[in-house]
Amino acid sequence: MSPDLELAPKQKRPAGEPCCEPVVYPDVDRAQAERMGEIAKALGDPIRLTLVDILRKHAGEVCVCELLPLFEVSQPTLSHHLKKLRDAGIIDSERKGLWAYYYVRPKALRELSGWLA
Amino acid sequence: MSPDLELAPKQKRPAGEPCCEPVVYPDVDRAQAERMGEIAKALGDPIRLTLVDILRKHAGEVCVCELLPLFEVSQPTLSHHLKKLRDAGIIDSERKGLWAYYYVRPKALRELSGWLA
DNA sequence: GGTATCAATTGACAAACTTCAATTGAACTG
DNA sequence: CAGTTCAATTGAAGTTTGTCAATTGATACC
Repeated sequence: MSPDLELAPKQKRPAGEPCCEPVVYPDVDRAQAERMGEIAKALGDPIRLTLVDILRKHAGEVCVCELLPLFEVSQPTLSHHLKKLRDAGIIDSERKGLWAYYYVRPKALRELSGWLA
Repeated sequence: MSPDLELAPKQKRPAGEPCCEPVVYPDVDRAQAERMGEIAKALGDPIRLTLVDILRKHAGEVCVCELLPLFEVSQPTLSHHLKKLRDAGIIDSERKGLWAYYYVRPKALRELSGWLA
């Protein structure tokens, strides 16, 4: 997957001119970058992003069978996208009888949202 | 890739009980979802997210050869990640002599950031 | 019990992604 | 000009992703 992101010292400048003077470092550490990267990756699909948009505003009110006709994908594909979002910790679900109701976990997007702002 | 995301009418309820009463729709349209999904996807990697973090705060001051030792990847791999960010419109670059200086395009993250907040 | 419905899982496949080694291109230095 | 350095590109390997058809599991209804 992605390597360590450990901060290593600046490369020694070559004999002649230095390639660059200042040394800069990220403000986010590796763990933060990995957490936020995982969230961003889960949002990196128009269907999943739209799912989050709906669920954010109608948490617990929408069951999967109602989400399905909003997208032109098969039921297993939608289920797969919901699983991706759940694995990323962005949403969770509750079953009532036959139906499954999904909702956005409030804290899930906070870190990325704060970093982006 | 991802299908049309056209809003279709609600599925007809089965003979017995309806599966769900309310019909909800996303607030973002398909074009928005696709634009923001592309940005989120580009940010969905810890290296790229860290690159944006650095460049956002040091636009134009950092050349590629200085970025390289911050990550444990080869030079072509870093170049590839920079290209991904450029293709997504998040960053751009300027060459000065041998060196390439990258910077974040100010407007690039605005839409996603606003939607997330 | 048998049947119908909602939703998750499995299996398969093509496309896209991440990575590196090797090469190429561009620009400077001597 | 020849040699060096920075950075992009190419080619290849292995992994992950998005998608569907088919199946399974769970629950409700008759």
